[in-house]
Amino acid sequence: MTQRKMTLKELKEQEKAARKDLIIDAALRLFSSRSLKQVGMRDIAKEAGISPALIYRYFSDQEELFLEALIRENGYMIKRFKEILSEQKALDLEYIANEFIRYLFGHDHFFRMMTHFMMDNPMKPESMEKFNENMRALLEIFDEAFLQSGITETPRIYSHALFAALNGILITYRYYPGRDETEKQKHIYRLTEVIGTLFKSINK
Amino acid sequence: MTQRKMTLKELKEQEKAARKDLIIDAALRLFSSRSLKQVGMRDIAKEAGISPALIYRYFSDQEELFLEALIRENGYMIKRFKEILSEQKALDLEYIANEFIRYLFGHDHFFRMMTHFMMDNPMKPESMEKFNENMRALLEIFDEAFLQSGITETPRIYSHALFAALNGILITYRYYPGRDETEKQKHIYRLTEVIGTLFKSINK
DNA sequence: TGTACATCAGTGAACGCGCGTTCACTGATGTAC
DNA sequence: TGTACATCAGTGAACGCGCGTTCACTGATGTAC
Repeated sequence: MTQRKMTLKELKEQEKAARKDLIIDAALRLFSSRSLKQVGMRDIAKEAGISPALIYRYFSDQEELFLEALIRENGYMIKRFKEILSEQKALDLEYIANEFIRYLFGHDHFFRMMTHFMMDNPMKPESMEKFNENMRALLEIFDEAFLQSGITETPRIYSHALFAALNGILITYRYYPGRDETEKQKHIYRLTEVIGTLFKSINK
Repeated sequence: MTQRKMTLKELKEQEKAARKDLIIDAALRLFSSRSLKQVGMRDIAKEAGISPALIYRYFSDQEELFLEALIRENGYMIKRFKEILSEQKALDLEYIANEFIRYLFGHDHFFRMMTHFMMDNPMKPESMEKFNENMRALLEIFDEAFLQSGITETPRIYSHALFAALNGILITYRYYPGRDETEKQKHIYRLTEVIGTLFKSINK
């Protein structure tokens, strides 16, 4: 009896999680073509085919929804980079830098979400904590890359520096106006190459 | 007669410019403790001791006011760096990087204004044009620094890379939560040193 | 010197809209007895 | 098997507030004659 109740409860929770996912799906679909602050709760509801009020049965507020969307995307990115790290044996920092930029350039919505949370303080303490946790996980990937590429001394400070520098390239030139998309992309890759080469020269 | 009218008109224009300046002063005072989107037209009016409606006699809209505030602050920064460039004879890129970060760290409002305009597209085409012009002027300072420090080959691509990397450091770690101000500052300076050293090693 | 008129800085209140969130309610499904 | 009740996904409209901007108006100063 109690056993059965438990499984039913579990089933419900699964269903609930599935419905949360559908809402996040809808939000991410909208983020792909618009900036975070251009996407409202009504838009997300409409995209998901539900009423705005229903969103609040699954998320306490907009911040939580946005953050969960970020967390999911961050998970994808980490997964992808773990693959890269395990595939390659002789790891090259230039290669990592390049893949990082390629990934963010191709997942613009994720990049925008990340910078949104970086810059648009303040947020609720618990949100901050969760965001931090995610950024830390991402930075650990960079640490690992530095270790694999032979920089075993102080990988953390270097990985932070590379991470920041690459972020800066995207932020500074991603939306640089007056150039078309291909030009911007070319410029960004050239800058990535410069930074990548510099980091490669460490310990050489 | 016509002569006298002209000078009167000029006087009026000067007065008008002076009043514009007072409004910008008020805005900048507020930006020093709040982010751009936390500062409204009513706040600025109150700070300047005038009615909100009056602002619209001097600026066509909020975007124009914010942009003029940025332009003024950018002018200060460029002036400061021209001084630095002319003082020092043997120029060191590490030194420049350090001064850049020190300046932005100490003028947080300016840094926030810059990133605001970088990220919060879209804006009016004329605003974009003006903003670009200002960023270009700032980048030229970096070009000059590279020339003075002996990198005469392709200074532009390096100066863009350094500029972006330093921006990235600030954006990524300036508001990193859970650390106090001094800790953050220390981390940022360490990262700046790493980047500065790497750039210094070019052509050596 | 006085009077009618124009100009323009300046104002407080109101307009209008967007947007996150909540309210009161419905309807279907499950549960107890 | 039937009935009363509980639970809960789901809804559309409304609340409430912030905020950029505009409106209708005032009052001082300058100008023409």
